[in-house]
Amino acid sequence: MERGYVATSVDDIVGRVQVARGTFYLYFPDKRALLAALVDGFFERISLAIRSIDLSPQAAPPLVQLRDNLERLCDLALGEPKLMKILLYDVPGLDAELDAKLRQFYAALRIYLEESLEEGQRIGLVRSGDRALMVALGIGALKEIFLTAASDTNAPRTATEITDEILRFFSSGLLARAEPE
Amino acid sequence: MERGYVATSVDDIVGRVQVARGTFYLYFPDKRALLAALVDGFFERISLAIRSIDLSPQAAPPLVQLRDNLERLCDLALGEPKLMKILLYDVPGLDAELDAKLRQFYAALRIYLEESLEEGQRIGLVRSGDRALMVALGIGALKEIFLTAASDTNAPRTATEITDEILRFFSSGLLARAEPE
Amino acid sequence: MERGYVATSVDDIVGRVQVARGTFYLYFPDKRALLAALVDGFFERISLAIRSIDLSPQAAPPLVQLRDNLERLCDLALGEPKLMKILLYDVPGLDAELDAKLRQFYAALRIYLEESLEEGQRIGLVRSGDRALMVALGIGALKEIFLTAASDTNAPRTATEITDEILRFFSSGLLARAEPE
Amino acid sequence: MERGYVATSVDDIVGRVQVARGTFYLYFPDKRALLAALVDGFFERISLAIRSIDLSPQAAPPLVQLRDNLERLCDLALGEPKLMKILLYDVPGLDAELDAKLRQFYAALRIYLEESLEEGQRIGLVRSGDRALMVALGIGALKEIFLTAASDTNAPRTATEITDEILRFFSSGLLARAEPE
DNA sequence: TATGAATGAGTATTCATTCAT
DNA sequence: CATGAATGAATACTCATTCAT
Repeated sequence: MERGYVATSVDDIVGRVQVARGTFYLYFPDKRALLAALVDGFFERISLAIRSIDLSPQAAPPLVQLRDNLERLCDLALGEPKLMKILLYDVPGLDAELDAKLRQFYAALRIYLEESLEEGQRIGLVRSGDRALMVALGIGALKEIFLTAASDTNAPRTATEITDEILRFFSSGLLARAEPE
Repeated sequence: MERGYVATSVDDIVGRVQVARGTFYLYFPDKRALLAALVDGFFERISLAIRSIDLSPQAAPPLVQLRDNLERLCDLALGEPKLMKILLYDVPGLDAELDAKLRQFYAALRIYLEESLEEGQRIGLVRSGDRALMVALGIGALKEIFLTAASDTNAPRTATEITDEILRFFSSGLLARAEPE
Repeated sequence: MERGYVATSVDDIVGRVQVARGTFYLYFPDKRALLAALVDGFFERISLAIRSIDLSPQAAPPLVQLRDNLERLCDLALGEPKLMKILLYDVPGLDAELDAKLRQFYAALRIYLEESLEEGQRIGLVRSGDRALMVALGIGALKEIFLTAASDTNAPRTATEITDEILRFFSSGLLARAEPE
Repeated sequence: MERGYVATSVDDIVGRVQVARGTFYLYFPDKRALLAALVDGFFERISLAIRSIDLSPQAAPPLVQLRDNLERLCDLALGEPKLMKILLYDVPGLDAELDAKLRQFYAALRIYLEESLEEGQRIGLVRSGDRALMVALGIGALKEIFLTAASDTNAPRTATEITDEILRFFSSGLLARAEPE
C-alpha cells in the first residue's frame, strides 16, 4: 500500500508483521499469492455487496434497491480505502496472472450488468442505448468515484453524499435538462 | 506494451530496436525515463485534444464544441490503443515518480474541469451538484470507455458511436426519464 | 533412492514415513546422519560377506572360498540394488563427512586385499605384479559389475552367472591365451 | 574440486576467478552448466584418446594399438587428475541432467566396446564369455585405476607402469596360471 | 555516437533445524 | 515420545547501469 507491490520486498512484508522470512512462505506459496489472496477476498466482499434487484411487487422499489447497492459499495470503499486503492489503481498491469483475475471478474460483472440493463430497458426503467458502452461508462464512473473517495483525505464525503451524487449522475447525467419550450 | 513495464527488460527494448545496450542510456538516463517520455508525449496529445469551450456568440454552440472535444479524444484512443492502455491501465501504481506525474496531470485536469463545470452551471448548461464528485464520475466514465475502446477488438465501435453514447450519458444518465404525470 | 540425496528434503522423508518433522530429529541428529546410518549398515553387511580365506588343509580349496565370497557379494548387490546404487553411485562426492567414511572403508579394504594378494603370491595362487594397482583394478571391476547388476533391469543376470564371469576375469583376464607354438 | 559441486556456491566460483557475479551468468546459463561444460569437454578428450583398432595387415599389431589407447587414457588421467576425479567420483548422482549425460556416454562406450569384443572374439584375440559383463568388468577396472592414479599422491605410478599393469590384468587376470600337469 | 562486456546490488525462495506444546 | 509451526541463514539468479574502447 505504501511503496507499491513491485517495490515492496518480502523482507519488507515480514519485517512489518514481525515474522520470519520462511513463515511467509508457510502461508503463501509466492509473493504474488499474497496479493492474489487480497484481491480474491476483496472481490468476494464486492460481490456480496451487489444484490440482484427484486422486481416482484412486494419488494422495495427498484431505485431504492439500486441505491442500497451503491451505498453498500460506497461503505466498502470508505471502509477499506487501502484495499480499494490497490484493487483499482495498483493491481492492473502488474502481473499476467493477476490481470487475468481482474479480467475475469470484470467480464462477469459486465455480463451481469448488461443483462440487468436489458431487463431494465424492457420494463422501462433504463433508457435505450448501446448496453455494452453504457455498462463501460457506468463502471468507469463508479471505479473513479470509489477510488477518489478512498484516496481523497482532505475533503471527505460521506457514503450518503457520494451515493446521492452517483444516483443523480445515473438518472440525469451532468448536463442541465433542456427547458421544454 | 506486450509484457508490461516491469517484465520488460532494457535488453528486450534494445533487442527489439536493434541497438546496443549502452545506446539506450545515451538517450534516456533511466529505464523509467523511456516510459516517462511516452507518458509525457501522450499527455501532451491529450491536452491538445481538449480545447476550452468558447462561449462567445459567434462560436459554435457549446454542446457542439463539447462533442468535438470528446470525438478528438475518441480518435486518440482508437488511434493509439496501446499507448492508451499503458496510460490508463499499466502505469498507475508502477512507480512513485510516474505516479506523481499522473497525479499532477489529473489534478490539473480536475481543476480545469471543475472550473468549467462551475461556468457551465452559471450559464445553465450544467446541472447543479457536487462539482468534485461530478468531475470524478465524468472522468471515470471517459477513462473506462476509452480503455474499453482501445482494448476491445471483437466488437469495435466507431469514434462517432462512442461519442454519441458518451453525450447521451452526460446529458441523460442511464435511467429513463420519469414520466411527468 | 528416487531423487538423490541432495534433492530429497527432510520433508520428503518424513512425508513418506508419515512422521512429523521433529520426530526425524529425535532419531537422527542430522539429515546426513540418516544416510550415514544407511551407509554404515551396508558396509557392515558387505564386511560380513567377505570372509578371510582359510588356507588350512581341512578347509575348502581357496578358489572355492573366493567364489563363495564373490557370490555372497553378488547376492547382496542383487538383493539390495537401491542401497548398492546409492553406495557406489550417489554417495561419492556428496559430502565431506560421508566421503571420509568411504575413504576409510576402502582404505581398510585395500590394505586387507593387498595383504591377501601378498599371501596369495607367496603360496603361488596369485600372479606377481604391483599389488596396489592389482587391488585397484579388481575393486573397480567388482564395483562396476555390482552396480551394473543392481541397475540393469532389462537383461538381468543371476548371481551365479555374474560370479562365474568375475572368476573367469580374475583368472584369465579378457584376452585369449596366446597359443603355444 | 575442493568442496564438491553442491557445497560450492557461485559466489565461491566468481570469488576465485575474480569476476563479478553477473559475469558468470554471461557465460553460463546455470550453475550446473559450468559443470556440464567441464564434463562435455572432458568426454570429448576421452573420446579422442580412444581410437578404433585397425586390423589391416599393414597396421601395428592389435595389442600394441590397445596399449596405445590405454596409455593415452593414462596420460589423460595423470594430466588432469582433478577433472578425472570430478568425472568419476563427484558427478555421478549429482543431478538428473548430468546423470543423463553420463548414462549416454557410457551407453555409447559400452556398445562400442561390446562390438569390439565381438570382433576380437571372432578373430581369436578375445576369449569367449558374456560380453556385456566383460565390458562392465573392464570399464570398472579402468575407472578405478584411473581414479586411483588421479587421486593417489603419495605413491604415484607412471603412465607406463599403470598401462603395463592394466595389460597384464586384461591378458591374464589376477590369478596365477594353473600349472599344466 | 555507438558498443557490449562487465558489474554487483538486490530479491525471491528453500529447507535443515529448533522448541514450545 | 511426538508434533509441526516458526525460524533465518544461505544461495541462485536477474537486470539496470557503467565505461573503456
